[in-house]
Amino acid sequence: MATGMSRSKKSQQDQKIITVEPTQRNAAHTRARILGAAETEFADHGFDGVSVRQIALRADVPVALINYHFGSKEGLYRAIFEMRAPMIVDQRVAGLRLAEMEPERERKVEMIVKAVLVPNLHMRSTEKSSNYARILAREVSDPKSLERKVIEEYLDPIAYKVMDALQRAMPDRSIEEINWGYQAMLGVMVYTMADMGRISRLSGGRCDPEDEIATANHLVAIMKAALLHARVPTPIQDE
Amino acid sequence: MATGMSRSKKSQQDQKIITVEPTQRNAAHTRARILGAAETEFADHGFDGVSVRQIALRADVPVALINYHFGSKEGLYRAIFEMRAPMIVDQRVAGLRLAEMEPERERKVEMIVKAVLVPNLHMRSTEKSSNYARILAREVSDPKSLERKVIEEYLDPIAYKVMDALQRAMPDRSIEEINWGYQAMLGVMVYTMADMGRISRLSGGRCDPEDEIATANHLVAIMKAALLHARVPTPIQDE
DNA sequence: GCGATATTTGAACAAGTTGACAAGAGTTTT
DNA sequence: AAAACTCTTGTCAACTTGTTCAAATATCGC
Repeated sequence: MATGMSRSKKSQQDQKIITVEPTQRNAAHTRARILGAAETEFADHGFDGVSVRQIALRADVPVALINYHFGSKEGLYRAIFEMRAPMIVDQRVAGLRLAEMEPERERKVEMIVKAVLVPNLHMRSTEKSSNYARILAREVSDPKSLERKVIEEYLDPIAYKVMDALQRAMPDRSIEEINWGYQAMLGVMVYTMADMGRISRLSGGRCDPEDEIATANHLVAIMKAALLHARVPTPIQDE
Repeated sequence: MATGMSRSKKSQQDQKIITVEPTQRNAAHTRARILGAAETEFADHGFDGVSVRQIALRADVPVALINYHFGSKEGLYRAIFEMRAPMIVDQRVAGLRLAEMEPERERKVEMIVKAVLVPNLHMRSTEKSSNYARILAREVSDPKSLERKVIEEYLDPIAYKVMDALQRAMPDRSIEEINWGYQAMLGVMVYTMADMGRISRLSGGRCDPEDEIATANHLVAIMKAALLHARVPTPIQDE
């Protein structure tokens, strides 16, 4: 754990002799450090906005190590999702399980909304994983994500579960209403997660996504109201 | 206008003599063609995902022309916003003006929602400018947009106008509620505009952002309900 | 027609890109 | 201790990046 400021080799001359900590060997630790650096860089600049060199520089490892451990730049990118996605999926599933037990309709919908929003909003305000939140937000608006298939692979299953829960909570709604409701929820969440200060700027500092509690309160209220009270004018035509 | 398939110089041998249309000169036309190509490419791959050469190739002009006309890659990018932004801002302003005249509260909120959503949703389904919709969606989730200041410059003013209108329509709401409501509206809109098929995929084809009318009906209903019925549990603490 | 100006062109630039390699260093197994 | 293994390293070649340049060509005012 306490391996913070060793491996300062490039910054000093060629005094290979003194090596207080002789270039520690620990593949898992190295992988983790690269992943951490990659998360930060990808979040800040996007997949195409960073070079593996920048990531290697931040992780303080030679470039070649990235290809050794992750195969390619995209391999590294996918590894981030493999690491983080289960975390929030599990939290949502757990939240849905709780909602399932709630008998009262309004309360049930609110719990479903919370099950979806809260894990991500919490992640966004957690320093360690806030970067992943921004990567995720970017990924959904990136056409290349289709090629990468990373959203489809990791996030589609939980999406179906959420919509099933919504449908059971509100059986009177059409499939279209359920779907658009879910998409709206995602949109609000993703937009908030990706925010880089515009919300705070526009509100004169009154609204701050960093304030996890207040943000969750507002967004949950908004989406609960949206799901419970929205009816489309003409749900007639189907095909 | 009918300058489609001339300038085929590279694809053929060095028969400079025949030049049916001897390399037409028209700065405005050239600029427009570069802008069009850039819009498509930026929408598909993002600012960092495209090279100026790809854009030049699509526009079928030499690379150097891009720098000549737009100064730099970023200059070209900004030129897209300078061309498109006024278009949708004007539409929103007009919509707000109509809403202002409506006396009834619920109807007024609905008209404000429509004033915000409809211009963009329409743009998204218009082939010519659907690319700009995707660029816009990407820009709001790109941290570099802060450097570029393009959102702030072109879109913040209209945001304030919308929030003012909302506040006047619902004077009982707190500033936080108005702000989060507006942000939610934007989030839903942007997410839908940026969609690359996930909505259709998840809904089994039942929801399609290309279907402008149905999409607008659902999203307007959702945001109208959200704005009219959402109340935060604890709007007590302020500072 | 002539000259000034605006536009277009291909080539070149320096800087940075990715992925690959052989060789080295550390750890584990024999 | 020696061999086999995993992990690390600096360097390399091939290529792309955004931008600039001088020269060529077209357009317009006179």
